[in-house]
Amino acid sequence: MKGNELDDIDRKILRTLSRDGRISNQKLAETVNLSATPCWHRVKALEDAGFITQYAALLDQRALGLPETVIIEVTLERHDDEIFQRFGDALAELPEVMEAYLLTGEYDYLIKVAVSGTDGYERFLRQKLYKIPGIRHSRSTFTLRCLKRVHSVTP
Amino acid sequence: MKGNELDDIDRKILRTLSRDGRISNQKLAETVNLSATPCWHRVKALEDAGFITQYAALLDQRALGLPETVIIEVTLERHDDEIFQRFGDALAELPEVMEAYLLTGEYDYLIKVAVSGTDGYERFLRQKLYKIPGIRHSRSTFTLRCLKRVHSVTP
DNA sequence: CGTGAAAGAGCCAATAC
DNA sequence: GTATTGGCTCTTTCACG
Repeated sequence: MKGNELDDIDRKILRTLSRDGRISNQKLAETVNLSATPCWHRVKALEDAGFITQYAALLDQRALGLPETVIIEVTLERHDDEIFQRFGDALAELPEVMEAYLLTGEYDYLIKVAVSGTDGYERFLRQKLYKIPGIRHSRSTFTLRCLKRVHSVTP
Repeated sequence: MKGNELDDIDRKILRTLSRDGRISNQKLAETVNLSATPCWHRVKALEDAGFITQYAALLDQRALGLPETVIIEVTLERHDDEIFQRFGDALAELPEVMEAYLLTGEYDYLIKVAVSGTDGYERFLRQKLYKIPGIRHSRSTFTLRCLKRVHSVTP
């Protein structure tokens, strides 16, 4: 992969694989109107160039007993590097935390967690999040409904 | 799958598949200390019971030219069903929108979008988001760094 | 970029234990 | 639950246009 330009076929390959990561090379080649060999070469090139980072099974958080998604915004006490480092590391280790971002603006962090109801949420806060030192303030928002959720941007 | 209880092997299968969705049944069986046949039956049962919703290739948004992640909170003008319905539908169709939630609390929606820099962000706002009627107020926050991002909760 | 061929690996069902 | 068998498909690589 020389220039990072993708043509229409590459994009179609990526779109197809992002919907079905287990599609066989043959079927993939059919859907993008290519024969098997060049299709396979393109897929390998896309993997090597970093467009495809991982193949994964996506799990249903509801089936796993964590149906609620809560957004938590957090501000830390003091803004020194060590506090930030420790807090980020501690967050990443919590299994309930699905996403965590360092922010510009009013709050320092935005965290998305999966919990089981309000009691699961309270347990997470008291037993997990508030055990991490350095939190000055936090604001939680329950999500009522998920309107859209894609694992990858659409190429 | 009768009772929705997962044993340790089921959880290990799910964890392994969520890391590598293309692992062969043989290797999967090895890693969970099972022989191929029962391992395959468990995987099928987990799929049928809805624990595994999809197999997917995960794409790198940076490689695809949309390195920035922006969080946008939105409040709508009037809170009637049709406005909500239209707004949700319109959001879901925008390719930049990776996640969109209906919220409790101060704002109506939380949206996560992938854009290319501040100019890509401005283009998204003016040409896409603000074209959807009904927005009263919005607040954007750029993410500086992603500390954690998992596609599925850890079983 | 394409075809065709061919070896090897893995899938999956049907066995029997 | 394990082990084995066998037909089958898919993968992967090769030579070649």
